[in-house]
Amino acid sequence: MEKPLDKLFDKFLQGQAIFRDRNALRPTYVPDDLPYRDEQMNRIGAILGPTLRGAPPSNILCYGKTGTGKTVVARYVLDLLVKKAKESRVSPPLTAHINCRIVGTNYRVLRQLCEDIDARMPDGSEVPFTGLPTDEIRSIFKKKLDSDSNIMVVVLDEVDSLVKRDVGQGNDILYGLTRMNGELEQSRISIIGISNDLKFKEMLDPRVLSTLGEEEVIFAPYNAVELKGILQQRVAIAFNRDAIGEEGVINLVGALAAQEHGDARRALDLLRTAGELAERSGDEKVIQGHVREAQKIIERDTITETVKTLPMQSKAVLFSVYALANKGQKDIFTGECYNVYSEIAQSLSLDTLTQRRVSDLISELDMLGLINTTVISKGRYGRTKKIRLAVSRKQIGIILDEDVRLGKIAEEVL
DNA sequence: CCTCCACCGGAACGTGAGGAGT
DNA sequence: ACTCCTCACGTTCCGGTGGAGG
Repeated sequence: MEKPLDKLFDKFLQGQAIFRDRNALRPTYVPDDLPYRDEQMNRIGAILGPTLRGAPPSNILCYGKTGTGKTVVARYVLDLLVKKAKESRVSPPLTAHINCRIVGTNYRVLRQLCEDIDARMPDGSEVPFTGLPTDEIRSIFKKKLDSDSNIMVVVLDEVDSLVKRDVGQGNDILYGLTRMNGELEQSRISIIGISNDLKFKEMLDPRVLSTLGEEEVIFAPYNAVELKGILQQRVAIAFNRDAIGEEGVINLVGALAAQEHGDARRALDLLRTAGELAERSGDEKVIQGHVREAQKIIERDTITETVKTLPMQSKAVLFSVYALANKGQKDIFTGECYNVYSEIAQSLSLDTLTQRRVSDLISELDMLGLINTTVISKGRYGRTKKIRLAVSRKQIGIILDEDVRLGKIAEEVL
């Protein structure tokens, strides 16, 4: 008697799996070849080139939306630079890659830098997790770096989050690093800042900007053709031969991701999820249906995530829109929404916010893509916002129901 | 053509939490 | 322990406005 599970497991055993190396689809993967980014690589390469002759390079700022290859290009160029230096018996630059969203404070950045130096040229002294004054660790770092004549290239990934987090302090780190060159005897630091936020420059202290922004490299979004090229390259590594069922699969993934402002990360994510779907259902090939399904799943997950992490007041507002929509109203106006919101806020014993504030919350929900709003005029009957749910009512219902407090009052309001 | 609704959205201000400096 | 800042969240106040109805 063969059970269905047996069959499924057998498939895995027989190596008929869809994937050969799914890591190739992860955002951290650095391929041997980076298509469509020659211009950026050349620019960065040209700027960093002088390191090979022991001269400190300029600082660089890289701009571009998510999934345009900023991080991977920086990694790629640096790896190559180090490799080249080693090949030609030149002392390679020290490199560090720091994700500022994760390593988000002055202290941690410096500590991370110390560790990265230690990894390359240990001098026995360890830097404790915490406990030292920031000044102290700063001078430790300087001493370590200056113990030999080094050039250190620091990649600060997502610098914008550093500056956004705490306006004064974020600038401090950058200021400190950019200025450190003047305090070092024989070593030099050069910074590659990577930012998703195109307006990042405006938030920067002008003193920092003048040194950090010496060179700027712009990363434009990939178009559908380029996305397709990237996908083909990765597919060859990540999937087993013939695992992609039809030509249309890659085109579809490319097209879907192109709609998302050319986000390659998204495209790869989509492809991976599609592959996993195929794998899970025991199919031998990935077909367009899997991609569509994957798209839905990803979309659903991000919506769920954004709704779940909404502040309570925003949830209440969203809930009021949902409640009205459930009563069969297609178009909801601010006034009605506010009335329902007031009731909900009361039964939740939340503070009832003013209409002005709620209006802002509505705008935020709009920005998050959970609702659509348009300002319209109803003539004699005033000017207002027309609100609609932008996602399926069912899904919102499910998520909001899961919220302990909202779930309880759901019945009485609906 | 004018009025006037019902809200939009900018600006200034209040408040309390949290962090840095001393 | 203390003050001083900054920031997110809200409030108050208010000028502005597209178009149905007179």
